[in-house]
Amino acid sequence: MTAVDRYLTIGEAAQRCGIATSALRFYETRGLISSVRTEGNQRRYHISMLRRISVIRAAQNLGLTLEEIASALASLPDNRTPTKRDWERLSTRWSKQLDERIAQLQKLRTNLATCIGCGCLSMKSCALYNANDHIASRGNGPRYLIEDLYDPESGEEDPTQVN
Amino acid sequence: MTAVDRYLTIGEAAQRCGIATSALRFYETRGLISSVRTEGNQRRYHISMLRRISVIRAAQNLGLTLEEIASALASLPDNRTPTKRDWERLSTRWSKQLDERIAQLQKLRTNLATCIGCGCLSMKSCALYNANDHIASRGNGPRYLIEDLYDPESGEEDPTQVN
DNA sequence: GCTTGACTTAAAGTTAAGTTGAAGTTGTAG
DNA sequence: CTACAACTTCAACTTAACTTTAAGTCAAGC
Repeated sequence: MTAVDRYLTIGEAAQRCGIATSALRFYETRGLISSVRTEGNQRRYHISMLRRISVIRAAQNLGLTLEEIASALASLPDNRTPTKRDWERLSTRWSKQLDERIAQLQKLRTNLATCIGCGCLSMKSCALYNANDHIASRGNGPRYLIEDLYDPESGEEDPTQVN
Repeated sequence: MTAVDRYLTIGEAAQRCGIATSALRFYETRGLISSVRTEGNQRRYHISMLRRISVIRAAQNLGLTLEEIASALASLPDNRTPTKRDWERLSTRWSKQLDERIAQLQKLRTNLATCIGCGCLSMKSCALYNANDHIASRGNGPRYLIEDLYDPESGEEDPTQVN
């Protein structure tokens, strides 16, 4: 059996990727990874799956959700084992997202210096208050937006102005 | 009644801060904010609480958990209404945390460019794989670390090396 | 052939940060 | 005085990303 044909049990795959077997099964239910089965219904992972699993973990470290990762992985060819070039395309896509995130945080950082001390913390005008980036709103259960709270047309005072 | 003595109902406070009343009650159970009660047991918020609530929302936008925010708010004096200076101290503390986060993301970004394409994605040595910042591990239910997976003392191959 | 560790599925539990709903109470405008 | 909006509490639900447990099956060494 050549190296290319090697298959691993779920325990071996989990150990080599440093994650729990339960996580691998979970990823499979989410369509992130796949396996073949033995006669006795046990999973076997092709070694090329190791890279895919590692990329999933790396992407999580970048702050992506499993759904976003799944969507990115869908761009890989499914008729053949992904090449180095295929993986690089993915990483380029993620680089851009990461750049945006960094820029956003830098903007927040600039605001932070002055905004909290000053009196502006208003949901109408304060950039710090209104930074609704997807980092902050991710994975925390429902966070519905409240609409129709304030009509800028009416000549009133801003009700969201703090002091 | 002077402006300093003004108290708001939970509905008014919620509207002025642009959040739901349920969120305010929730913050109160978490000890993030406080209120006084009327004869009839209804909450009344002092106007100085508006700033505190706004700071909480701003801090969430920075990516902090309510627990971290509570801990930071605990540094405010509780015998008097916080001054501008008090709030600025908080924002300085958060600025530093934000700087670290930005630096971490920039490191990831550098790694991303080369790491995914290359063969290194190993939990033992790959910086991209091992970036365990608190952004990625926050708010998603338990994410326990797996210990004792690999003993660097044993002369073996790295089992976490991909391909 | 048996024991034991690794595997199987399915259902229920976990955390954060709230939301939603039920059932009842308060406050205020008319 | 009465409607009715706004308030009260408490319990159950939501999402993401898994983990844990139960009850049973497979595989490998002795």
